[in-house]
Amino acid sequence: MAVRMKDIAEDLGVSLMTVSKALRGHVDISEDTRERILRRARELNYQPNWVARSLATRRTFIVGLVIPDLMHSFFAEIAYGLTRELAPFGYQIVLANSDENAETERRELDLLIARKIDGLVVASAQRDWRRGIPQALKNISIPFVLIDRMPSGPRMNYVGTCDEDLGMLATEHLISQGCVRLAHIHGPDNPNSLGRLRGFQSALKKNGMKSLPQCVVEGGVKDEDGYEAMQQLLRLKTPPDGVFCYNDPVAAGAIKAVLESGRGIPGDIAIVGAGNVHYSDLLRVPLSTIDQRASEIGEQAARILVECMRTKSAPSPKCVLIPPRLIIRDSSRRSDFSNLGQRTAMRAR
Amino acid sequence: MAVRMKDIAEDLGVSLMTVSKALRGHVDISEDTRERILRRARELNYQPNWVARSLATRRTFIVGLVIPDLMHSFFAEIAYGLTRELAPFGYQIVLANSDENAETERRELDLLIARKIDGLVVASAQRDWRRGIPQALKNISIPFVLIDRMPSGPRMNYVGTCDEDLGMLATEHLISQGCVRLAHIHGPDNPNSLGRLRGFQSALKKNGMKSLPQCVVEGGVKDEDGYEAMQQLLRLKTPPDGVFCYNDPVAAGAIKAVLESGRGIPGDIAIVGAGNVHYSDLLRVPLSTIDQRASEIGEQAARILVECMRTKSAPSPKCVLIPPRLIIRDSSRRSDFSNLGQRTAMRAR
DNA sequence: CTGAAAGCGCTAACAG
DNA sequence: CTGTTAGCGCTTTCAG
Repeated sequence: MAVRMKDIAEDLGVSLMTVSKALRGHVDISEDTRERILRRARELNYQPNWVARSLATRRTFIVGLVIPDLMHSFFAEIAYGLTRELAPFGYQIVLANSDENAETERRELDLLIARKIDGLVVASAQRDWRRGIPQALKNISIPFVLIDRMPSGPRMNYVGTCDEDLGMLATEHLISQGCVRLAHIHGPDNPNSLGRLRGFQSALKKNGMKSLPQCVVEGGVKDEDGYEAMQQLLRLKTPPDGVFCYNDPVAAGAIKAVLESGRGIPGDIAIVGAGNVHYSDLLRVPLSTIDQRASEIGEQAARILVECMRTKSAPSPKCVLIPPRLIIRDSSRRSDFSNLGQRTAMRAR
Repeated sequence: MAVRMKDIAEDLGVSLMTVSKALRGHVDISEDTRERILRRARELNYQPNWVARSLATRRTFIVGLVIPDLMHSFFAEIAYGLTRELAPFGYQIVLANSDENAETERRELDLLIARKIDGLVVASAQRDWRRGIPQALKNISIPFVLIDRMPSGPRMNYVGTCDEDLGMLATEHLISQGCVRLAHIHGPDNPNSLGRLRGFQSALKKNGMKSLPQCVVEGGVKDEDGYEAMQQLLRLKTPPDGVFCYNDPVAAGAIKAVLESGRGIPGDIAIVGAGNVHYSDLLRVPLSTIDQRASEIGEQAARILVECMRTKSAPSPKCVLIPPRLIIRDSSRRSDFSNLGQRTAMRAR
């Protein structure tokens, strides 16, 4: 087995306690003995047993991260931001994939809690937002921060985007580019999706535009979903000339469908996504999108968590809304027209 | 604090041991008492303390995963395959990002080992392949599986692609499509990169083609790297008409550079990447690539690990090479010519 | 400055 | 079938 403090202690003829203190840089140890202990520890390649240490100190230096879909690079980026910010403090993260399934999520959460993690970050897959999250987490005393999926319940730590603003920003951009028949491919039945839809509708209303019948179509989260949804829109007698998609993968799928139908982007149909996944710029048509700054979400969550974990008394819940940012690329840029504000002229294209 | 076995025991007037056994489904307990204990545990929402359990059993049910770049979806897919396969056994994974930096990797490894993880999966960022990996891992007794980065040293568990085959496959495909001036944008100075380069060169030799001067250019791992490298190739008096890129991101960057130069793909220049990241099909030009089946790498690694962790005696090291698979998309498909074998006719395009 | 005693919450091994 | 004894490797507390 690995070398223990006890081994070093016996080896050097001091007590176990002395070794423990010396190794942790406690002041109560003479320069001399500390030196000897440190040297011997290095020689023996001593590594403290964190399981034992955790049991005694009640701190694991582990943070749990529960996300619904590792394959979506949006969440991979969040994970990246989180590890990046947490690593300097000695935390590592244990990763759990809920697969967008509430039951799986609950099981993984229970296991994480049983592991006595110091903190938790979760993008929840719970459907029932009135009690889902609180139910699973309210009995636990560890600090946690919710990300991406905004909780509707009591005040909790949250870092994410204001989805309504996001939807508004995307839609108004399409309008500014001269689109007159707007559609929205919307995501799964979660708060984000609903928020973006609300933003879409608000923007229409605010600009005095009617929301067309069938202009909101069920999509999903993946590119296949966007592909199908767009095909559905293309089958309408008068297809839309501007589409705001739930996220970038969906938008990428939508682009594929539009091009396959022989139509041009953004000429015939302008497209805007959401998320600004890192390959957006490399897509078939460089994709205009709303940047949610995923890695920053991870970083902010990390900071809140570190703050909570350091102080005994829980600070008051923080809600950080990272302002969505419009990124205009080819999929929606109709600059010639938008500059002139000739909205109706678009039909000519 | 949370409820402990002791609490349940006192509550029910039985011994702590009885509770422990009942909870773990041990046979030595009467149906009746087991029932009572289980019910009470549920009522009190008892969760076993895994830190304590781990200290006693010497098993944590944690597997470490160390990868060089979470942002690269190739590794995200591996992580996905790993969690997917490991979750049913009750394992969770703690994720460490080495940022392609050997020193960071060593530190994270040390921490993982100190956490007494049951197993380890590493895509190592070590530069010195003769001693890097073994150095860090040889003193530990936990089972580990190396992935993606093939070790050159002694026999160890490994799951990945045969990079030489990969390079060969990509290059021969380009040749079959009528390309006559081949180039290779190669990656960082690691075994994968070198293997792919060897494959590239072998394919040239095998087909009686000379390797042109300056046909191998330094790239990197990201799309910016590919973009720059391709610009360099385009500056040659006679640029290549077929380019095999180290990986998909690099290829995506290369595509961008080619298109910006006003040239056509695959007409003027055919491109092949490697990795088949999930958005390859959605790129500006749908990207031909060599599929490495990333999630399968994760799954296979998981299986080997589970096998090792179950049996006390370490099974003999397994080396799983997942055969690379050519996926032909638009970026290299010149079917009209390749079908006729009119290699030289390509110039006409 | 050093160390002995007690315990973190659980399990292995054995005894009743 | 049930319970007792002894740790797992480390830290906290307090006495020397």
